[in-house]
Amino acid sequence: MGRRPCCDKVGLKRGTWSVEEDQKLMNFILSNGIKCWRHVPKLAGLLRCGKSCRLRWMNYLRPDLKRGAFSEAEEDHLVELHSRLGNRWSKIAAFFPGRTDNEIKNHWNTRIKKRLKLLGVDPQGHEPPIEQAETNCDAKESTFAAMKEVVGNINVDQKLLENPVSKVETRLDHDHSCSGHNTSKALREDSDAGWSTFPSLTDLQSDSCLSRSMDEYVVQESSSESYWIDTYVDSLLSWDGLSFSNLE
DNA sequence: AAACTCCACAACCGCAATATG
DNA sequence: GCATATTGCGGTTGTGGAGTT
Repeated sequence: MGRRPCCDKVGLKRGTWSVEEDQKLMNFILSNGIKCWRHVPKLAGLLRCGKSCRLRWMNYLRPDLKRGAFSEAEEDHLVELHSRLGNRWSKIAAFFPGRTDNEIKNHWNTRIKKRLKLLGVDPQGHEPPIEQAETNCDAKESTFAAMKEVVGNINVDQKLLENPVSKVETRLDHDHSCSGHNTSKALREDSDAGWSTFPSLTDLQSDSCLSRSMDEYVVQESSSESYWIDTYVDSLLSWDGLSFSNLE
């Protein structure tokens, strides 16, 4: 038994949207709002399936969309977020008001991924070149120790071990054991945990960021605190202290 | 100028998650 | 609790324009 199609595709138009179709969809949604995507094409007089209408609206017609090239700061931020969130484009897109997950995914796949490969960095695991990883590891150990001291007596490893229900993965053990630089799994289970105040890679390069109160970035839960320390250290050491754009 | 290649972006597909009855 | 409908997501493919031969 095959899967039921999302809609009856017989007689439906596919492919690139025409200006007329865009106008119909735009007018309909602006005057009626979105209640049920399945009914939208019929009510708007379109020979498209609801799914197609939704996609067109979300990725192209929405009035709040910010179009145009990505700035260097946005690219830095994207690399930073991808290192933590992996290919969770919708989560990443949430950090870029006006950008769509599709747009971000395309940008990553067509540009950033290539450039990272050229630099010898694994775009999935964000592994730096081997020699760089080794250098980073030593620096990371000492920076991590310093960060711990600044933040206070947070017994990070112990807390994570004592808290098996913590949503944050116990990255500290393996991430600080010179085994690599994989940050992509870090937020698999905790991607929404209030990272809007986390500094971007660009921010991290500025003194103003480093001089901010530590409390500003430390979030409620103890596990989050430990997570913050780790990602902060990661960020400080990422790319050997250079921004993505500088590496070009 | 035509043919070809490359690239960026738009759109589609299938699956998973969530909502609804 | 289950079945079905709907929505959302991520991977992949298709398309059209720009650049090159």
